[in-house]
Amino acid sequence: MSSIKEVARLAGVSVGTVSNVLNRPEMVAPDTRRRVQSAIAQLGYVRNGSARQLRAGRSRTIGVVALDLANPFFIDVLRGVETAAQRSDITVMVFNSNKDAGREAGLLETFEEQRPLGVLITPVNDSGEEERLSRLIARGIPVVRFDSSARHSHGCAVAVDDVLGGRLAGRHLRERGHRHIAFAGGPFSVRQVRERHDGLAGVLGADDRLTVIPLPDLTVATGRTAGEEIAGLPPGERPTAVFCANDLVAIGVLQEMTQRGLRVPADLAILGYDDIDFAAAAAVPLSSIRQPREQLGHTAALLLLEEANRPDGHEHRQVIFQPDLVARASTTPPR
Amino acid sequence: MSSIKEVARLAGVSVGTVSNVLNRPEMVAPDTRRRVQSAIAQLGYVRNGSARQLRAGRSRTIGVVALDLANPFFIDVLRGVETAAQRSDITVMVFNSNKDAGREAGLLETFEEQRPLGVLITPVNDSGEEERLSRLIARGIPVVRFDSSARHSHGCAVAVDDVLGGRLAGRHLRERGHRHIAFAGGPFSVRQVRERHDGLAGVLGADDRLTVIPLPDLTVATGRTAGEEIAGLPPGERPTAVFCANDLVAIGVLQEMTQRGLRVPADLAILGYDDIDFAAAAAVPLSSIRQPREQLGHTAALLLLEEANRPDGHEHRQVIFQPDLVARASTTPPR
DNA sequence: AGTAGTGAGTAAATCGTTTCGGAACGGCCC
DNA sequence: GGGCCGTTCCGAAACGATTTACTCACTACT
Repeated sequence: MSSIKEVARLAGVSVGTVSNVLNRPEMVAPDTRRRVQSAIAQLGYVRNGSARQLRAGRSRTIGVVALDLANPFFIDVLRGVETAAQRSDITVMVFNSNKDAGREAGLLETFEEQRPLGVLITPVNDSGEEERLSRLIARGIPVVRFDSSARHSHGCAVAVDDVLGGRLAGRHLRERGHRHIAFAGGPFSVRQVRERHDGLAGVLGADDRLTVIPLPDLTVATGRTAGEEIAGLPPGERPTAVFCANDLVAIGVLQEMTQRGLRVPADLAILGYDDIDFAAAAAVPLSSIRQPREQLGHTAALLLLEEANRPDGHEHRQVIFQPDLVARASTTPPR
Repeated sequence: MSSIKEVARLAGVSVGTVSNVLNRPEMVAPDTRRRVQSAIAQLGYVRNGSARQLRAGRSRTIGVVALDLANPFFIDVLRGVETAAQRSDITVMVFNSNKDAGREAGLLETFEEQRPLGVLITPVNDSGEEERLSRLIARGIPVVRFDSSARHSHGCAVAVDDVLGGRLAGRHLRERGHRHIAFAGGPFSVRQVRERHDGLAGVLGADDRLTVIPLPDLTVATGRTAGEEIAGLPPGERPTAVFCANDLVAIGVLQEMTQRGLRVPADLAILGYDDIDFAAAAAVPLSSIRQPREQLGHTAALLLLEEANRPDGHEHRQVIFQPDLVARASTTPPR
């Protein structure tokens, strides 16, 4: 209720002075500073953010648009963003586009009105999107894409090398002696799925065999159908290992196997992707490809803040992280 | 870059008129309205949110403080909040207190500065909290608590009846013929845990037996230790069913059982709480107590908006929802 | 003819900060 | 005593929108 004016009156100074004790306390004499501070305390005054950012032209918050908050992946990324922001005393607002282009468009619109310090986004990738994003950029709001195709983007971006992830998976399974490997995942229109598959396929030898089990979606449910399909193959045709595009799929396959009394990894080795918490906690702990999720968010935020702090002389960068493999019981026979 | 002033100049009208076509287009003559609109389009003008809300005194966004975004529970609640907000053209900003009282305090502080339309929060429940919340309320920012102890709160609140949830669990297991039931969960300082236990205990008969397995935390890992403990009991002492305070715990117990070769539900029936997606997808589909999560968020948002729209004449309400039981294979023998 | 009423638009006040050019004052040096 | 700094503080001008009181031109009614 009380504004800077009333604080000024109570302390017997001008509003400019109050503003100074708020923003550059060292510039005001200790005596008056104390007087102002006690007036502030007495009135319970707190700054009006709108007025402040109207004057400043931009706010002290960054907006994050997550593709799907239900995916634990984004939660971890967020954690990284938050630690980076906290250091600069910047607040993070999270929004959920939920893979819906319409929602995303709405969010970007309110961003144009609110003028945040910057925007972190995993785009839904519909048609009108590039244009909306560049409108934001034209308004001086830096945008950093994350977990997105970092290749053909003009601004800053961070991503993880999914082809490498696929290669790691393939090499690991070959080392374990598998020569017939299945890939379960889809749809192949999703870059991540395609690249993970390509990485795997790239490291298989001429004599190795690859069976692709296409899925409409990456969920536990579709994982179970993949499991059915694998279990239903005649013994000679059945792969000895499966690389799943996703831990959820891997969990589904695992459940189907245990329910059918097949042994993991003896009858079928299973390798997932993402290393979500449930992977380590599964009935048979799942091997998985881990992405540096928190670091992904962290550097995305740092890139954003750097660009926000000096818009000139900033050159866009695309940072690609490397995944690594976490070997657990689902691919490693117990000794 | 362009402000309402430039639009006015280009269209040859005053700023007031521009504001009118933005906010009450029906009040301005069709001819000038079109002129203004084309000027807006030509300049690519978008409103400045800060200026707008400085004038208005409050913003068109509500803030949600989730206790732990990593818990799927909150994601679903959020979905309900968002559908309610969307109808009123209000944007939802999500923040994560992460069970950290310090973070929460910081968030509430920025709320005081930003003056959102309202705040939805699951409080961490530390000491200084009540005071900070009532400071927000004193500033005219309505606060609705959700999934919290709705009892001793002054403002609006929504919650789910956990005692009833416990009773449902107990009745279901008794109907299935179980006379020796375990309760796995903790710590008992958490209201939800305590009430779920009390509900269960309340419906057991004099001849029934209840074994409490206290846990430091509700995770898959502690669930596995609970499973060990149960499996380690001598046959005569072993309960035939376990009610877990949480689906995560239930999943842990289930994993431990399948790994030990014990059959669910033949050797041990398992009943969880929350009905998270993983429950239905477990190797043995888990029975669980379901809370109306989305509805919880939805009505919380509605209460908030109602209070925000007419601060006078609003009387606080505490809405308690009722959970229900979803019976699946983990408590129902296959026929 | 005079008054009231209506519709459309304008000018100016206002929201609460931050910032910038100066003013007031004291001390110091010559 | 006059010129010159330095330190503190003040006053006023922004920032960009909304809103209120008011003007102006016309019509309609008595």
